[in-house]
Amino acid sequence: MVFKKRRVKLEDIARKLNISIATVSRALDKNPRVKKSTQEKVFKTAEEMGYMPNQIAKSLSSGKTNIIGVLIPRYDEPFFIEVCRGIDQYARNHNYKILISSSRNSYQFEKENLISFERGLVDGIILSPTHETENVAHLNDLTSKGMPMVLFDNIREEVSGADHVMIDDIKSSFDAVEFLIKKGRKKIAFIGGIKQKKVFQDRFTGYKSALNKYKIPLNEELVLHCNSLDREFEDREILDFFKHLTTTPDAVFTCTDNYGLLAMKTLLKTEKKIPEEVAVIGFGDLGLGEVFVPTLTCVSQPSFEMGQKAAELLIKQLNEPEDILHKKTVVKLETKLTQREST
Amino acid sequence: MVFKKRRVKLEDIARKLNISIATVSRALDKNPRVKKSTQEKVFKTAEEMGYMPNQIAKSLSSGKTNIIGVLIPRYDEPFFIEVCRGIDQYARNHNYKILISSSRNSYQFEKENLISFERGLVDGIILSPTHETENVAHLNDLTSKGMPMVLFDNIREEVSGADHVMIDDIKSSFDAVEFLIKKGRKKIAFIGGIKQKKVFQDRFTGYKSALNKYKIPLNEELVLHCNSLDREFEDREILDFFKHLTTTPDAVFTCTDNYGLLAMKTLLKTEKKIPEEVAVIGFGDLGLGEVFVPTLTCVSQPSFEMGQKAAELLIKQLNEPEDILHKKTVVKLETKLTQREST
DNA sequence: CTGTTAGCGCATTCAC
DNA sequence: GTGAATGCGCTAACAG
Repeated sequence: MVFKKRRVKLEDIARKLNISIATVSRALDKNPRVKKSTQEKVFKTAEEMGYMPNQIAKSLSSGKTNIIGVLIPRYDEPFFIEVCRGIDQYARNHNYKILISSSRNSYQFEKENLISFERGLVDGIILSPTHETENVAHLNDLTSKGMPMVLFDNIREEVSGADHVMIDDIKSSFDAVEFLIKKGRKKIAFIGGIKQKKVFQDRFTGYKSALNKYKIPLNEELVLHCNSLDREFEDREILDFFKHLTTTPDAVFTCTDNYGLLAMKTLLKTEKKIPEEVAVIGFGDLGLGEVFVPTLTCVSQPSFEMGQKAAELLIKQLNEPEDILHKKTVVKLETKLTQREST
Repeated sequence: MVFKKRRVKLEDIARKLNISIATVSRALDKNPRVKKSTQEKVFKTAEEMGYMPNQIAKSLSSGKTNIIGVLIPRYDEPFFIEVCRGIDQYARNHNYKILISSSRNSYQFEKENLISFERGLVDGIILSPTHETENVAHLNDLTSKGMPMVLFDNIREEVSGADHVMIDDIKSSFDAVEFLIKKGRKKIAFIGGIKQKKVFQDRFTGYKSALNKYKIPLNEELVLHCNSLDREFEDREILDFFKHLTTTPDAVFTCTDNYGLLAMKTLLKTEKKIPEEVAVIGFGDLGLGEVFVPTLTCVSQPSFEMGQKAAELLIKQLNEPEDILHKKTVVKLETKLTQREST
């Protein structure tokens, strides 16, 4: 029964009421200059005829789409989804929708997605650059053209004109590792992610400086930088790491929840007692850690809030007068260590 | 689109080259009717001037946005994200983007989101109705207006004009429970989700009919229909369920992976051996089950493929001539039981 | 092969 | 208060 019927438009209801399109438009806009009685007539007729405004036409005419483009490196990472939820919530409350795209960890796809955003579909962009993104010219190019932009997670300070939302990765991991040290742990393993990502570099820095503060020498054997971009391979990589250790760690600090869980899983397989023999701390706190047995202690990152904040900053930019120079703002959100059974 | 600098448009490059806008448009379109040499000039100049087509104007003019609207009940459910990934992949390969929205398990929000889709932003819709959605008039209304639509997951057969993508929930759970029975389990608990969802009703039906086939009486005490829509509360609900049992089950069949993990967690807390004393089967197979210790046996649902299939069906609808009657198609995808350590 | 013209649906300026 | 006219940037039908 699907016949694409022509949509009713302003003109249709104008003709029916014998008034002009302009009046109908104003009436629906609740413009006070329109007589109450006509306004009511218009609303009533619009309702009866099943009028539905055309968003595209509105956008073309107004020059804004009320859509925020969000670009994340991958979908299957709860952290990014959580950030998106935060963005979505704030955006929705401010009459914006979000268009999420994934760059699938590829610099090439990142650029392509950005180009399609630039085609006028979105009013502004929130993104987390991929680890492959060394050159940020494409980002600076966009901001210099006046595209409002907010970066989060894998921050690139070099991008001017964009706001930044971040956490203090160095301090967060420093605190976590210090916590382990204060619990008497000395052989603390580190499992990080792709070295190219600033967040992972920073978390490694925090780890090293905690060791340093307590005069614990860095044992390279206990350090793993996961290179996998895929769940499957992360698994294997971590398994191998533990298998080939000659020193047995008494604690493990990992840069994501998932690494933490995989570490615990591997340790449990080899009959290690957690936390008695080995303590484990993850990073993120996205729900998984609470389900595992034992539950995972971790650095709680305010993912949802990061999204909200990013959306807030972007929408603020969108409301700035066009001819003003945007002043870059950087927001650092707080993390905290959430203690559970693994420590 | 709030660009501080004015964007270059067709007119600009037309003027520069002293040709008409139409020719520029056609040239960029690689229309064979335009001379090779002009085409090249146009491309070169467009490049130099940094021309970027305006997607909104294109859409208004062409009547299509090349955007697929996707409406899911919640973001924080890996199943839905996985389906979205599938949709995204297929859509991308066919020159479509996807606009994901969440109805946050609310019928009201579902309707609101659909209305905003109806405003012309999307060419078609893929959705999983919420459990609250009893009346599907709003969906039939949309399809009858000619909006292409595909439903998945919480299918509502009453929706005419929309294609459906599903799995055989009854058979899948029947098979899983039968598997447990054949392993000698007799006191099989059932943990389902919100009763209003057809998928959960069906999985319960499958459970019951397996018991029935093997003459095992249904013990109501061993049945839980989780009502929580929130991770936090699911946790509590399942904990309570096990706490108050007077019969100890020797197996648990759950309707989601997460329930399965929570069940295992609770059982482990009470020192039960898995699978020796209690076997557990989950439903979904979205990665989490592989991380847990022990790993979770589950019904593997082809989530990604569901998304791909849904996108395929929708795009097929989009390419149908407008004046033709759409023939509703229903696709049923295969599931399989993936055995792991919990059984 | 290329130009002219007429929309697409709505907002908005300028009259009256 | 309301209407007529113009423009948003691009596509497409129709000429030539």
